[in-house]
Amino acid sequence: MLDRKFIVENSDAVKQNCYNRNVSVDVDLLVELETTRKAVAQSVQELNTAANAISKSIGSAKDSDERERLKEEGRLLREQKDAAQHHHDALDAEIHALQLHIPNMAHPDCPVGEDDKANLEISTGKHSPRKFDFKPLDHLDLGEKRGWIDFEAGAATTGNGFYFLKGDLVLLDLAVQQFAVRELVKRGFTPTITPDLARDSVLEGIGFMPRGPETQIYSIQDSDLSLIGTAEITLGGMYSGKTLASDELPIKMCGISHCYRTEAGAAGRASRGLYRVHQFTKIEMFAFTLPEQSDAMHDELRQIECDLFDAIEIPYRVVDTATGDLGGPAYRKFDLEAWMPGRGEGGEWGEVTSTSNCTDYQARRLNIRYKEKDKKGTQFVHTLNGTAFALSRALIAILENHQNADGTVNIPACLRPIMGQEKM
RNA sequence: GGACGGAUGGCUGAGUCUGGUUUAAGGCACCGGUUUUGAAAACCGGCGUAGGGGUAACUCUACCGGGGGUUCGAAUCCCUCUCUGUCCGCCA
Repeated sequence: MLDRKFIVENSDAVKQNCYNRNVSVDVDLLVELETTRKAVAQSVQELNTAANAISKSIGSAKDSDERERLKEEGRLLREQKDAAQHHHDALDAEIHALQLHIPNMAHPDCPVGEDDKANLEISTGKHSPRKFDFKPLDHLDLGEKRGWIDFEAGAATTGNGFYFLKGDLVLLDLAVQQFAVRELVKRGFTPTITPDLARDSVLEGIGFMPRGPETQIYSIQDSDLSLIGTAEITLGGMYSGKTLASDELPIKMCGISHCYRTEAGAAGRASRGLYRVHQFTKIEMFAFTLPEQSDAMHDELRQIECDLFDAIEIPYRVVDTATGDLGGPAYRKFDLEAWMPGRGEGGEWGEVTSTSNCTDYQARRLNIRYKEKDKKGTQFVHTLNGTAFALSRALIAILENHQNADGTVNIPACLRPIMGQEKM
């Protein structure tokens, strides 16, 4: 969420940003309501000051008549104060509701455009798409043929979009996780296994809308808990309400969790197999930084994603996400799109990771601050997140790129020591 | 799951029974000053967060785990939730 004062003082820029990001919010109304709210807050304060003074004088009233008279006066003032307070709270709630819909400001270098067609390719990986001398299978055909993936049993036990992984594919899945965690630990990330459920208030703080008509979130009946869609939720929530010392920053964490998404309305050939599923495992990078560190941290996260996909020998391209395709909290977002030879007719790029700099947008809602030593006051930290590996999609890339004509799959060199085999 | 405690500023810790000179005592830590060759000690002063008003000095409001209630007035009384401690039960 953006700062109200910022919105009021920069309403034109905020409106332009909403337009660029395809979000319609009545910014003028917010500015007007906020101006009124401040005036009402002022009068609440003044009434309270007067009432406090009366209350204080009652203790030293000289007789009971005097006391009763003052009590009545105090009662009246409190009633007026309560009325003003109600007015204020109603305005505040209305402003807050508008504020939640205003997206973060976008980085000045973000490509401006309506949707993902305006995304800008900025680099490619070390490996180029491979020329096959046979027709490559898509991961689902390959996985079913080899007995690695079973959607039928998943549908029977749980529902459409759920799956069982079996055999060597499980070993590969675990090896990818293990590899990612080791690499991230080397680079100063604290490995963290998080809960797979979180309070709705935490989901909202990160920018998710649980329990709405268009929600992508599974929620637990008769509780305020939901299944997380990403460890970003729990890692951010972990520090909710905290004030950090500036010299603790940056904090880098590597979250390991399952992710659950309803994926309402998504279907079709492009989301076949493991590409779009209701449950997957993700190794997630998350960082809290000082404001001046966040751009550099964003570059670092993007570079790590590149290094990881180079390591598993997958061709990819990096795109700078256009304004219209950014989520609400993101100031800037880079996606890695891996080459998936089995996707579409003859191969397509498919999103495998994304890294966002959310600046202070999430921190303001979650109330995560930092304090500089010997300085008065606190400021909001910046938060960033990035996918190391989303299992399921990383598995698609490995299966499809490293498959052989006989249905076997070569294990990328970096995973062989962990898996203990070169082929599966 | 049961019983009984507890949660107060950066830390420690009084205040809660009995609501009102308490602007939340005292101590520790920290910062500035005096003193000293330097340091320690001593002494003096400062020492929270957020929001509002003011060019500023300054000032007002809210905050004693969260939320609600009683009252003119709540750290203090009542309800509720969360966390935590001890004991009991159950358990991989």
